[in-house]
Amino acid sequence: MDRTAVHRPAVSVDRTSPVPLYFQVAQQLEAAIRDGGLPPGSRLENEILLADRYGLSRPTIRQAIQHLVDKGLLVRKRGVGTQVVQAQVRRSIELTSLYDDLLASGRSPSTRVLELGTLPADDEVARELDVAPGTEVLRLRRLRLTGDEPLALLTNYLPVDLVALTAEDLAARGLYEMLRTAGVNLRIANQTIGARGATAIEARLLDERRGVPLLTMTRVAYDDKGRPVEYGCHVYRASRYSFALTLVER
Amino acid sequence: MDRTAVHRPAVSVDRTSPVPLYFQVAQQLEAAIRDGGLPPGSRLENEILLADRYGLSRPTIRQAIQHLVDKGLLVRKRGVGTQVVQAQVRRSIELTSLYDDLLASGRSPSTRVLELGTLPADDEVARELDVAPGTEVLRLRRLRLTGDEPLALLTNYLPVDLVALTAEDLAARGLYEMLRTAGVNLRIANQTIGARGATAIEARLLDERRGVPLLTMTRVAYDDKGRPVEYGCHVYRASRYSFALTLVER
DNA sequence: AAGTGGTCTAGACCACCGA
DNA sequence: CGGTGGTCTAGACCACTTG
Repeated sequence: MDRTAVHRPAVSVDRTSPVPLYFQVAQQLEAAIRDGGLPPGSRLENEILLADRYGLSRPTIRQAIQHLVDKGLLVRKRGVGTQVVQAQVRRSIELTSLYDDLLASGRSPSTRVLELGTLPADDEVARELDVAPGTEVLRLRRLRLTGDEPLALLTNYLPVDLVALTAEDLAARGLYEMLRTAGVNLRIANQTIGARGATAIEARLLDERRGVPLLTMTRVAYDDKGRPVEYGCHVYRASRYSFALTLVER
Repeated sequence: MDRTAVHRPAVSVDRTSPVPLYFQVAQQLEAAIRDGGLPPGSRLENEILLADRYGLSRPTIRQAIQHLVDKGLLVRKRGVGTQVVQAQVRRSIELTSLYDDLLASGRSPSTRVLELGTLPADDEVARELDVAPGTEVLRLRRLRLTGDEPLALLTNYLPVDLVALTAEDLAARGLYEMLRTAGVNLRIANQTIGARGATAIEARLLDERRGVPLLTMTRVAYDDKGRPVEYGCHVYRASRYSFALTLVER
């Protein structure tokens, strides 16, 4: 009987809550995993027992477990059972902005707005934003800092009629947060991550020397109607920034 | 009635097939999307009608649709319906090796094995592979080329007893394919993507000059039991390689 | 008000795994 | 062989969006 222990965390669901039952279950299991009640490698009870314990149906329990499998916290194997993953799962790259990322990691970001105005779209911008070349688009250039240290140079293009932006807002909040507030629901983004040497202008703004390696990220984000809403070309000081992501095999 | 058209692709499922019904439906819908039968922005019929059309239950149809939503091909909105995403979805980074990536994109990769042997793990390798410092581990260094052009320098560390590797095999197949064949099921990987300048050795091997920007990727991959099975430190010529990924908001 | 997807149930049978 | 997750059904009620 010296197998991997099966744990039984305390459980309860509130059927009057607007929070879906499967989500309540998932939250409780995730909390148990994160606080050690369900240590890495431990096995969950099978789905039938869990359903009985929570007073829910098996499909609902399955939905909760699937949610955590998608998040990379659990692993299921037919004929075997469900186990807590041993590997530490890091936050994956999500549809958030650098500003959000820095806030979440406890650092204090600041922003200097270098430019905020409209100009005719060149061919590349027009293609990515799906407008005719020459159409007026908004261009936004910002320098992101932590403390006094420049971290990244952010250039964004947006359709002019999408949202009203002011430099003051942008200095205090992230672009993505402002878009969400304006009712723009971001759904999909295509990103490309690469590297290149700094141009003279980039070097000056980022307090580096010309030619130092920079990490680049270009991104086109689309809203829930599939319209492109933002095209960004960002460069990061490689000495102070990297992308971390967790991949989960389905 | 000049709304977004609702399309009705031809449908059929084979109930004698071992392929799950929801997966057959998902495949047919995906094919219709990719070949233009379901153009970007078009609306699917509602779930009830689709279930009737396929002769399946609604949960099964929902499972198929959810599969494509996860892939970023469809978007669902309550009270509205299901639409084909307008944005082009690129292949996201998955648990595959560079070798697989190159094969899939139609280029002809080749590999030169520079080193294949064991050595005592230093502190960093020991920490990532979860072994005691000084434990013998396998080190593998390879140069990846397309045609005659060096593309990347790959350094991997693996537990010694995991799989028997030969230089010949590694020259012909990707590491991940060999691991899968050996019964190692990769489930989770933590990756970090960054950039730095090339060292003199890297520059010589990659046919670049010292200090040129390189894209770096370090990865720890875990199998389905949560054991670390591979620690890789790879550098790519930024002039010839970048990472593309598609993010989908859930 | 009508139509949509979101959630939930209580069963059922099957495929795979390990002893 | 028994136990596990994988798939599937035929309903039900609800929340949200749009006209």
